[in-house]
Amino acid sequence: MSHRLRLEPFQSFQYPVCLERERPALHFASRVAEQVFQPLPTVPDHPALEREVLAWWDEHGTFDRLREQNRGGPTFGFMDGPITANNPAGVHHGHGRTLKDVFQRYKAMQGFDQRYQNGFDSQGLWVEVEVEKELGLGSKREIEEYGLAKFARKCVERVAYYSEVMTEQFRRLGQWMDWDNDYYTFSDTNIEYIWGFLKTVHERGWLYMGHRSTQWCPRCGTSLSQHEQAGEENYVEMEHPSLFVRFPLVGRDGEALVVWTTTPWTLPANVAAAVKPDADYGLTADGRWVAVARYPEESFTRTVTGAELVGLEYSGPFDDLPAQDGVVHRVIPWDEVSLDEGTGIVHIAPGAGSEDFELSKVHGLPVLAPIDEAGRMLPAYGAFAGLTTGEVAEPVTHALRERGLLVGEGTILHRYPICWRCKTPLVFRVVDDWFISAEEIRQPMLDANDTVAWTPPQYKKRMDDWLRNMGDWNISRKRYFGLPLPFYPCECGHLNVIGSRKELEARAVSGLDQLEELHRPWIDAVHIRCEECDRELERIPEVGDAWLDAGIVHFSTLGWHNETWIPHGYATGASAGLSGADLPDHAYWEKWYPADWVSEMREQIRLWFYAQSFMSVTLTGVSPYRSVLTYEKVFDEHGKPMHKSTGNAIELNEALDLMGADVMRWLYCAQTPSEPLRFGYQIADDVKRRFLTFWNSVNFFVEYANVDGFRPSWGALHLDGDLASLDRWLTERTHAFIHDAQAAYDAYDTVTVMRGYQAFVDDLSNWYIRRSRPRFWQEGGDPAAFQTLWYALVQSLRVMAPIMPFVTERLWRDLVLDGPESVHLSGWPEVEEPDRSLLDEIAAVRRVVTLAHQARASAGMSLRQPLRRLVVEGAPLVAAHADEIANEVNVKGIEFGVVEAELRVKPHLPALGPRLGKDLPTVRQALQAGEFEELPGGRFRAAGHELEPEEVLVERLGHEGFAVASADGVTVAVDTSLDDELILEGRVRDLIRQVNTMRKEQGFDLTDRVVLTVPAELEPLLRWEEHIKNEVLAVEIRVDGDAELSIAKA
RNA sequence: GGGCGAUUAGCUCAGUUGGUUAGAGCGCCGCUCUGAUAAGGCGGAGGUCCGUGGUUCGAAUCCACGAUCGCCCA
Repeated sequence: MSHRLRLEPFQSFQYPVCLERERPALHFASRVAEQVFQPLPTVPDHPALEREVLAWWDEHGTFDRLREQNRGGPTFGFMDGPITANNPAGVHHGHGRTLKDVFQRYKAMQGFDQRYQNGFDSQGLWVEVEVEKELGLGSKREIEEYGLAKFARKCVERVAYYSEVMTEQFRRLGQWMDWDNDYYTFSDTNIEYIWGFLKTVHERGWLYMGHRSTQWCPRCGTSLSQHEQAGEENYVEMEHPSLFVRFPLVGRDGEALVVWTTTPWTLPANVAAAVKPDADYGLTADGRWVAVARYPEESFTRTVTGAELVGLEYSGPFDDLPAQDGVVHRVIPWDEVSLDEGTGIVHIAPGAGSEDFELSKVHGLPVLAPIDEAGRMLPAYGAFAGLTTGEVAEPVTHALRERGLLVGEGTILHRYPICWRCKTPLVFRVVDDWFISAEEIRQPMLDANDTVAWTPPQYKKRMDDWLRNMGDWNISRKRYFGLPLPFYPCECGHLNVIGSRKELEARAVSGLDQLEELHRPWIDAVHIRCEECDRELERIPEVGDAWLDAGIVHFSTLGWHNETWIPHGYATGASAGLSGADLPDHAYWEKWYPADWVSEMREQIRLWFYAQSFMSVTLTGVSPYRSVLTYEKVFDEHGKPMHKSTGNAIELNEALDLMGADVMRWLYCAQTPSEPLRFGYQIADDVKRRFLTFWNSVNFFVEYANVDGFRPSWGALHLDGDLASLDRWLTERTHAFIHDAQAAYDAYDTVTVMRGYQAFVDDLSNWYIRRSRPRFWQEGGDPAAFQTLWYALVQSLRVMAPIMPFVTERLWRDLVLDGPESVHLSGWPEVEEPDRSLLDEIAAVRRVVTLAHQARASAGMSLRQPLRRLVVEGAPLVAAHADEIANEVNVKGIEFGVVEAELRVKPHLPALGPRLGKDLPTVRQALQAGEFEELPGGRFRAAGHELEPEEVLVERLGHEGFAVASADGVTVAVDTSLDDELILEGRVRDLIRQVNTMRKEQGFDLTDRVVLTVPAELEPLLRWEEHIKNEVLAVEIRVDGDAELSIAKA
């Protein structure tokens, strides 16, 4: 059913006929006053521009001035997680560095005083392994032959070199840090603070030496801790032997347990076999005991439960070895025995497996440790002695075969752990290691974590999970260049722990004179006396886990226990001469601890976030950070991990040279931190293109401001007075952008800042500038338009300065003539709450224009063809903007009223749903079927319900002679009927367009005057001759019967 | 085995407190505008919003179960 309604315009706006709307003459040539602004290149050359800005910053000491400006302001404490100065930085480092810099810059703009101290992680296995490679050393013995002192110096050299390389890279990326004030974790001061921590831990009774099975790297010759080794990248697919071996039962002739193993080297250390007590085991006809569940096809002569097998003795495969002397092999119960693989009977070698070792404690089994530090079989293993775990596989298999103990053999492909630094497959080894018990600190750390604001929030739970599951902290490494653990055990049973250098000096009996720094070998030569029995003691040879180094920095760099401020006091030991950092006093620590914010990659949850929390909660009871921003990995643009070997890795320097830092920073900041980031040149090109719109907007301003000699004044930054509606709108729009960006920055959410910026730039360029062009063209320009546009550009530069510090700086210096010389010194724009209703109004205008364009397109009407009228329904907000809409849509008049067309009424669900509930579907159906009655006042009746105007959405479907488009309750209709006059005007516009295209193609200057020749058929258009001349800058129009359309320079 | 995410157009991703016809960018095709634009605008093709069930007048959204992928842990 169709409702024909009369057209009842409640407001009608008549726009003047378009051809009377004269464009002002081009005024470039006649009106150039002075070049107030530097003309911009067509497109920015980001890398070149950035190098200029860097040089300018250096020259003008901009960063120092910023710090000066904020000195004494409220504090924002950021603690930099130390980066390993070991290799050049990659693009993934660029991600973290960008985020750190963005928020420090943002806080700086808001006047916060900050520390800006960068940190380098500088000792431990990372550094050692790289230096070993550099020197071509392959084992610990070779390091010792090379000499520990020389080796330590090489490590320092490498750190010094790469810290400089990285500093240069990060400066190039735009990071503002106090680069001469870096902390290095190998400084004696850092080491001393860890000593203090270890002493505290010892006093609480948490420190112990454990005799336990750990994952061991035979190449590095050290064990690895849980947090270092966790992570998928530390496992690879490997092929290993798969052996089924008989363990003959003592006193039961012909019966044997069958076990399965993939590590033949552990068999000589076997002491037990484990069965699942409640599982069924069966004996085969040929005398093999296996789990029934593993061999469903097999027929068994006898079946018993695992519990019945427990306690039986068997003879081990290598009982003849000296190592096996006196060992009694027994069957033990173990609930964890897997019935998913193997035989359901597990070979147990406590000296070569972690669970095996735990079982040995429960069942009192002997522990046979088969291998040495380098992973070679020990002398007590007879013919196997000296072979590596890999090499021994073959002789072991051979021996088993000879002895008739091998039931089956093959190979298996499985995930196997490798060393996280050198990729050597790991083995289990029982060794002496030092641990800090985590039990007592676990709950306090969980409580502390509860006070921390995590971004993204779900990672808080990740931290909780880690804390709930964390084992004791294995802090010792059997290595060389690292934190020397200050442990001096005495045979009297007393463990002496040194808590400071002063204490060491007080108790030393020798070696102090040669103590160059607190590193091996020098520290090893210092002997002390036992405080209990006075015996002379040596330090244990172990060094510390590098996460102790990184975890202590909230204390060591802030002068926790330091009474007076010591200039350059942090630069001790190995960092002397490298770092200029002061050692502040306790008051300073009080001021800056805990940190307001830290930010690192997500994997740092089990590393730095954990280590610093452990140490801080131990020492002070509180979390060392109040908030965290953590983020995922960087992949290539196809979502694959970047690897040098696969050739898809991008070097940081290369990206900086080819893309530029601002582009990279945009890319980093546009990424949701909880998802992996895709990095690549295509993505970068997209970023550049997006940014170009803003660049072009500035360019537009600069060009016309130069023509008209517009000179903005910083003092007039705050707009007021009677602004034209478009100007008022842009001002409010800018304020909304600033407000939204501020809220996003405050939530550590760069993604929302980037989205807001892009929407803002779209409004600025595709609405404000487009709509305002005539005001810039006119003689002298419109000062209000210049002022407003300048205001919007300048304010948005301030908002984006933290993210794109270079290009905003460059444009700032172009645009701001008498204000702060740097955007970074300009402070955060403080503006009033924006008028959102005005913003809604213009958003509605843009929606109407879009719909009208759609309607025109659906009727196949070129925009150049003027049309009679546009009817707008359902958008009362836009009434005041009829002229703008008419102009955008190229119609002669606008009417506001009901579109004369078929009526379509839809329920407005958010309003009607709650009121009607179950009746809603019937009403909806009735409306859809057109079964409704229109009541006065815009109300409707359908299915027995009366609907208020705000409960329905009214749209129109179309109408002969009109092209209609409708969305969100707004309907527009353009009258598509043409008359001769409209057609002629359309042809005139076509002609003008055609000629201007020719001007462009033929390379005419914007101000060149031309003579236009037109064929006779176009003569009727000359009714608009003056207009045409004006539009194409023609001094004359000639009509030549057969000629083609052409132009010539006048 | 437990936990945390994710799954939406060819690709990359948005999608608010549940609300009408699920959007953007890129790519493709067509049209178009242009006196800042190397740009811009409009349209088209392209969707089982991972699946199943539930709650609800109404589910991409909430709940349950399951699938796949990633991560963390065991």
